[in-house]
Amino acid sequence: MSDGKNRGSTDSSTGAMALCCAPVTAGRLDEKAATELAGVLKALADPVRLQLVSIIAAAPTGEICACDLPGLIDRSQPTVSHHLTQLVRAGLVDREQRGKWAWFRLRPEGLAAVRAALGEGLDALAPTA
Amino acid sequence: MSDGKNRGSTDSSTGAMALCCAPVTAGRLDEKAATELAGVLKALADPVRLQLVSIIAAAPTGEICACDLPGLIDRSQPTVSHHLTQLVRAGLVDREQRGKWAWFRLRPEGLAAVRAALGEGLDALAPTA
DNA sequence: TCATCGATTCGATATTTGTCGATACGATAC
DNA sequence: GTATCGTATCGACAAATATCGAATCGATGA
Repeated sequence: MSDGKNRGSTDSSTGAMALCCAPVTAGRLDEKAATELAGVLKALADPVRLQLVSIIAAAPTGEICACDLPGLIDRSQPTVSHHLTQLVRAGLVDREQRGKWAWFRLRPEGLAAVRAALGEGLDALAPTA
Repeated sequence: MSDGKNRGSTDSSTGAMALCCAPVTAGRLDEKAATELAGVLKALADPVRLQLVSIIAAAPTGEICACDLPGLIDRSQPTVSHHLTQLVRAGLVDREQRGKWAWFRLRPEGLAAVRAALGEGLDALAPTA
């Protein structure tokens, strides 16, 4: 009741834009912005995906072949693919098909946008005061 | 399995706060650290909780009474309480019982730790800026 | 062309999570 | 003391999500 309009359907098809300029600490977040930001955070809020991100980031060349990932995180290939898809959709990593292998690299703007949305100037707010 | 990358620690860090100094981009995340960070991110990865955080942050005095929240985000009182508990457990907000009302205030270190974990020096990697 | 190998998508299932109504707890007010 | 108000917890249900096996799609190489 009450609302009846914007409850439920989290349309996660949206990709992750618009995170650039609305820190959660800068004022009240409307439901739409909150849902959008939550979508990107959800993409990160999983141990497997965090490991994937860290593995990709730690790759010497900055990119990594999907074929190596299942062995590195001890998950099946479909599961890894599923998580990679989520990361790509959230704008956190980029996918590139090269021959028959798929290569993934980090998208720094993605993580930076999340950090910005979490409140760039929070430190100034008051650590303990 | 060390892939040869260092990122400190592996297991010596242990304990509770792996969030203070281990950016996901600094090297491979072990499963324990990933799970821990994912837990905090999960606490944030929800539209209702993001709205709660933003509302608390936007409060003029820096704190807000729990009694006002259900009306502000159009959720039942138990639901709001549930989300607040999650935020407190994740170390993102502080709760203080004052008389018969409960007051909540932001914990800047909480969000700052998440931001740090997401890669403090990521800007240096970003192509654009 | 066909055969082979790798990656994604599909289908099904178990777990997690968000939500609310009802209830219990604690503190103030009378 | 009892009544009242605000908050947290309990129990149940619906929706979302993680996971894997099987099937499908795509590209290389003979």
